Amino acid sequence: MEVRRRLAANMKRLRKAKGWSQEVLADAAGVDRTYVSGIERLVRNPTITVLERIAQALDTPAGHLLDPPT
Amino acid sequence: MEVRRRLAANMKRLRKAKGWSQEVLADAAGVDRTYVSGIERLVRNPTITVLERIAQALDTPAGHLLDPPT
DNA sequence: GTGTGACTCAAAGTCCGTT
DNA sequence: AAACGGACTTTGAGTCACA
Repeated sequence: MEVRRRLAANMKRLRKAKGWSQEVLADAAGVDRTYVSGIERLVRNPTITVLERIAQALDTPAGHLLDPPT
Repeated sequence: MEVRRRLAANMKRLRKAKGWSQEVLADAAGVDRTYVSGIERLVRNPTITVLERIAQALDTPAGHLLDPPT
């Protein structure tokens, strides 16, 4: 479950760094708006392919989204 | 799908580096033997929590399993 | 020691909405 | 802009027998 927390935190941080709403990120990643919300709130457990699409949208390596906070 | 290929490759490489069979890795990660087989053959699309368990078994950061080949 | 098909069941993922 | 819910379809999780 630790990776889910890290993903949520990293995703939120990078998303905000771009000044993006959840919906903008969702559209950019090609996933549903409510799904992005669910990941950030830790109620969802995405597959690695969804992780990949979100990473591409955020212009960062997929693995980086799972890294511990610096 | 790229992450799936990378996971398969990295997992196989690290597994073999330990001299482990798919079955030994499966036991260490707490998943089924055939499931490990399925990931390596790209027929499975694991969630990030499964990725986490495999990473722990291989004693490597989860994100590292998604990295491109060096 | 690994590949594969088939299976159940829970969860991934989408789409509609309201607060 | 984001949390949250319901209903829905598709896919992953997890397991087995057999090759």
